[in-house]
Order: sequence, then C-alpha cells, then structure tokens
Amino acid sequence: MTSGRVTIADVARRAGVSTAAVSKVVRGAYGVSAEMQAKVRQAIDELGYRPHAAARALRGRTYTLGVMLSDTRNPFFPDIIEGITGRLGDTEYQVLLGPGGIEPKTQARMTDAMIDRSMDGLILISPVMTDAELAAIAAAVPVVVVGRHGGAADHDAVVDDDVMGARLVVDHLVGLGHTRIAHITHLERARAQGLPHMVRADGYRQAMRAHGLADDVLATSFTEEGGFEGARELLARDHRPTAIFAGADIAALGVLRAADEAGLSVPEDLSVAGYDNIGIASLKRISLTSVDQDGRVIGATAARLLVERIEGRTRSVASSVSPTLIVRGTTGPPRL
Amino acid sequence: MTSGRVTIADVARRAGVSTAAVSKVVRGAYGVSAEMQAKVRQAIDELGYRPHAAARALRGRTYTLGVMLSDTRNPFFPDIIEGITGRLGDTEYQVLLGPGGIEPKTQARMTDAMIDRSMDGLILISPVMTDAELAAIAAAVPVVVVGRHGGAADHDAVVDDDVMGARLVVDHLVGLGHTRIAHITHLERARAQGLPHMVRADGYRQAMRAHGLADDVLATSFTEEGGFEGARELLARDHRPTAIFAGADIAALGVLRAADEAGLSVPEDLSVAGYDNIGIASLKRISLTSVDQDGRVIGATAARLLVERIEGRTRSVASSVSPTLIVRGTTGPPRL
DNA sequence: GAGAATGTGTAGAACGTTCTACGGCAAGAT
DNA sequence: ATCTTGCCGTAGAACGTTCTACACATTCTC
Repeated sequence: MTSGRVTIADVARRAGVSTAAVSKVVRGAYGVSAEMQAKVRQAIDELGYRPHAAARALRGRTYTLGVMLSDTRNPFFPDIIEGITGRLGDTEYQVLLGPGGIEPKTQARMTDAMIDRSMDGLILISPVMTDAELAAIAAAVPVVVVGRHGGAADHDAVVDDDVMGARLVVDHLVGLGHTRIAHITHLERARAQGLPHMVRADGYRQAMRAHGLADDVLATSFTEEGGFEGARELLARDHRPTAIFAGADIAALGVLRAADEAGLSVPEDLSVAGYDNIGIASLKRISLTSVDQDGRVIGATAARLLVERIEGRTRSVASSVSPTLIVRGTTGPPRL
Repeated sequence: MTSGRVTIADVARRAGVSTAAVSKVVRGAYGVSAEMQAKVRQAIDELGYRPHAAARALRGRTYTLGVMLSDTRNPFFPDIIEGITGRLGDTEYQVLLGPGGIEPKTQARMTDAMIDRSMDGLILISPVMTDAELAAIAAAVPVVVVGRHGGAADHDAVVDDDVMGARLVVDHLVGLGHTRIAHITHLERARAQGLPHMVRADGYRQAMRAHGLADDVLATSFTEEGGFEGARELLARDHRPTAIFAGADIAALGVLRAADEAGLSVPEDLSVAGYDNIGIASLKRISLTSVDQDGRVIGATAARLLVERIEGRTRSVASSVSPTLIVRGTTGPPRL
C-alpha cells in the first residue's frame, strides 16, 4: 500500500494461501494442485500482480538478458536486436541493451553494470576487450559473443562467415568476366585479432588465389572518405582495376563518388560491391551490390545459444551464419 | 564466498567496522569520520567491492535509467543515446535501453519491465500509447518523453521545434526565389496527436501563409517509395512546384529519384529539402539540404530533466530544442 | 560541573522474492 | 491398526542492501 506496488503477500492474502504457494504458482514449480492454481491465478489477475524483478534478483533469476552494444551506429545492429527480441518474444525473458561505447573502459563499465544488476546472461556485440577480460565476464555470467572470430571454451560465439561473404563477391565478379579486382579494407590500429574486416580481406585473398588471380588490397578506412581516397588511388593506376570490392558499404559509397568524379560510369567502366547491405544500398538511386549478413538470424542464434547456456549447457558452441550476395546495379560485365 | 561476489559484509569484516558504516561511506552519507572513510575505502579497493544493484533496488535507488526506444531504426536515435550517456557519463547513473517495438502492446510490456526492475527513471522516445497509459507510467516512476508534442503535468517533455524547422526550410526556399513550394507529409492512420510530421506540416503551412504563398501538402508516407510517388504526382501537374520539401530525409531520397527519372536536374529544375539530416544526407553524392535536430542536445536535455525530476523537482518542464538548417547541394534558385 | 548539543558508530528491521525443510493428510501396503 | 509413500501446502531463513533509531563520546554553554 505504501508504494502502491502489489506484492506476493497481497496475492497470498487475497487467495487465502501462503506466499510460498503463490511463488510456486508464479514460477510454475512442482507441487501445486489445480485448485490452488486457479485460486492464485485469479487473485493475480484481480490485483494485477507482477513479480518484482529486483527482488527476484536477490534469490534467483531476473529473467533479464543484457546486450552490450559497442557501436550504436552499426548499421545492422537494429536487425540483430530484432532477431534477439523476436526469438525471445514468447519467453519470459526481457532484453535490455547497454550502450558500451567504443572504448574498452566504457565497455567494461557497462558489462560490470549488467553483472551488478544480476542479469541472467549477456550478449556482447563486437566487444573490444582482451581475452582475459572476456574470460572474467564469462566466469561471472553466461556469455555469447557476436561478431568476433575465434571463440573460446567459456562462452559461445556467433559470427558472420566473412570468408564466405568475400568469396561470394569475388566469384560473382569473376563470373562477370573481371580479373583485376581490388579490395579496400580498414586500417587497424588496435592489435585485436579476428576482426571482421581482417577476415574479409583474408577471404578475398583466398578467393582470388582460388581463381588464379593476383590480389590487390588497399587499406584505408571504413568511411565514405576512406572509400573515396582508396578508389582515387586505385583508379589513378596505369592498369586500373575493373572492379572494386569495398569491405563495407559505407566505403563503397565513397568508391561510387570517386567513380563519378573520374567520369567513369558504373557498372560499365567500374563495378563496385560492398559488404553489410545497409539500408540505403537498396535505394534505387544507389542500388549497390552488397553482401547481406542477415542480422536477424545472427541475433536469433545468439539468443538461442544464450538461453541454452543459461539453462545448463556447458560445452561451448561457435556458430557461423552464412551471408548471401545481393546483386544490384553497381556490378556488371567489364567493358572490353 | 559461495557466489564469489564481494558483499558489503565482507568489506565491513575486512575494515573491522559495521555494514552500516560501509553503506554510509559508499553512499557518501553524513556522519562518517575521515579515518573511517579511509579504512573503508581501502577495504573496498582491496576486495574490489561493487554494490549489488539488485539488492539496492529493494531499499533505495538502483541508479539505473531506462530509455524506451520505439524504433531502433530511427536515424537520429544514436545521437540521442550519445547525448544521454554523455550527460550521465560522470554520474553514478547507468543507462539501459529497452527496445519497445512499434506496437503499443510491446511498448507497454517494456515499460512495465523497466518499472519491475525498479529503474529510477524512464526516458520514452516517441512512445505510442494513450495519454492515460502514459499517465499510469508517470505515476509509478519519473518520466521524460522525447519527440511527442504537447506535454502534461506529470512528466517532462523534450521536443524538436518542428514548426521552426519547417519555417527554416520555407524561408530558405523563398529566399532563393521559390514561390511554388510543395510539402510531402506522412499519412496518419492512428488517431494520435502532436506527432512530429503533423507539426512539421503545420509549420510549413504557417510559414507559407506568412510569406503570402499558397500551401500545397501531399500526404503519402515517410519511405523512399512514398517520397517517390508523391514527387511523381507533384511533378506531373501543369504548374509543377519548383521546390519540394519532404518531411523526412528518407522521403526526400525518393523525391530525388523521381526527379532523376523525370529528367529534371537538381537543384536547377527542382530544389529538394528534407528533415532529420540523416547520415547519408551529407554524402557528397547525395548532398541533401536538410533540417538538423541535434539529437545530442535533445538527449542531453532529456537526461538532465530526468535527473532533476528524480531528485525532487515536481513542476513539469517542456523543453523545445531549436533545429538548424543545413544547406547543401539540392537547393538553389529556381530556373526562370 | 551539569546539561545540551554535536558528531560518530552500530543494531536490526525492512524491501519482495525464492526455496529448503518440514508438517499434515490421504491412500495404499502390511 | 500401523507403517510407508506421495502429494500438497507452509514456515521461515536467506539474498545484499538502506536507513531509522539509538548508544556512546566528546565538546560547548552557562
């Protein structure tokens, strides 16, 4: 009455039973008669009782899963969230997102905060931290990592198959008749391993080798400007490439601008492909050929793995989601 | 020792004081000697103690603020988040985001979940719910609403000044010499009031009237396709407009495509302006004139108001953030 | 030097759950 | 009749905090 909140005791009083009985009904625990069920459920409905998650936290579960986001601007992050919430929609679990920022320090602060709030499990999206820090978190709470290649024994991992994605692009371009295909990647300052852009570049190299072609990787940055600068350099060469595969769509947009400025028409003079299939790639005015990661599947998989782990699985799982190539207007046969 | 978690009792034992004393130090409460301070702080550091938020929740604050997101795809939502977290960065508050979805039902479920987790306050971004539902939430917890015009006594509100934004666009176009300026707005199915697109349309009408010009509003939808269709209809008229102001950038992109297809060059034959200043508007290849809302300021303001309200302010505040016009390449003088 | 005022620390009762341990009862086994 | 065996329900101790009430020193005031 004080705080206006309906507690388990209010329900118990109304139904004329003990709080323990109400708790059992709420949790669906063993040892409740049908009659008791009905009585308690009715009282719950009449009073509009909802369990107080914070109080639950002190004893058992909170039914709260945390998702640590390293970068809220990540273009497919909404898809991942949708995948997670979609998967969890009909369970009792609630999802809360934690903006961790790009700094290792702020990310650590966020994961700590999530642990302090007794979340039942954590999904970390592209976390920037050492393996030791990751292990410390995984020791405290079930963890699934998304977007970081190379798993570990103490947590599950879900990644896009970036090697396959790069191969899809190369195969497509080679199939169109291209032989001089350049790749623009992101220049890494950090010493981290297994970041998606590195794996994409590796995948590109492997695929080119498989076709008996020479690879040509230029590292700038995954920004519109980075793509522009990279393309300008590539297009100024004597034997300029007939196709440019940018490791990220945002860079591919810069490549398109460079082509415009160089007076090259796309795709006749230059084919361009990106990665991530961000929203604007599908706009008719852009129509960018790109690799789609299906964030929904990634998110749904991560959610499934996390719940499994919370419910007892200890063997660790690494799941790789296959990307698909979305062919649009920026790729075509080279002009001979 | 059981759960591995360091509790306030562990700290108390280590420092040789009572748990109440440790609690005082942690909370910075009154009645602690310097000596006690030092002893306790040292013990805290040695043991790596962090207060258990869920346990705190049962008595006092959780130092957790919830942000209910109605649409994770909202283009300036990352800016708002940054504004919020930036403002709160040096406080003890932690921010958690709740993906509420676009359905009233799922949004209600999320706000309930946040209340159940004893969050200290809630920021609701463009919530879709009745005033009564909103009032019920505001009765349970301090609330700040973002992006919904027309506040109420029980919560604070932060909105973009959409009337001003629309006026900025009209003034700019009129200043360039345009007189036939059309506006594309979003067709509303819901009976909700004060939604941004309605206010923008009103602002457009007011500004046109102020210049003695006839208004011309077409309602399609805020999608690329909606902008395209709307523009096609407008451009097919006998006396076609020389400028189109779309109520959202995404629709403006559709307008640009329609202009392309109609063989009209922008801005010579047609000026185009949008609203929201989404990321791609600044890409050189698009270079869309748009109204910028400064999500950071909006977010920071919301965070400030929420903390004030949590700390005791009861009088309700409605804050209006002034937008700015970003003039780029899609607007220019009309061809005579 | 008595009483008041101030400053510092502690005991212990909440907060709303979960869950172990146990009591009572009815039905079946002996 | 007595003993098991299940089943159903309850009492009550946690969980880790906060915070009121109070005890005890010390210092101030007259």
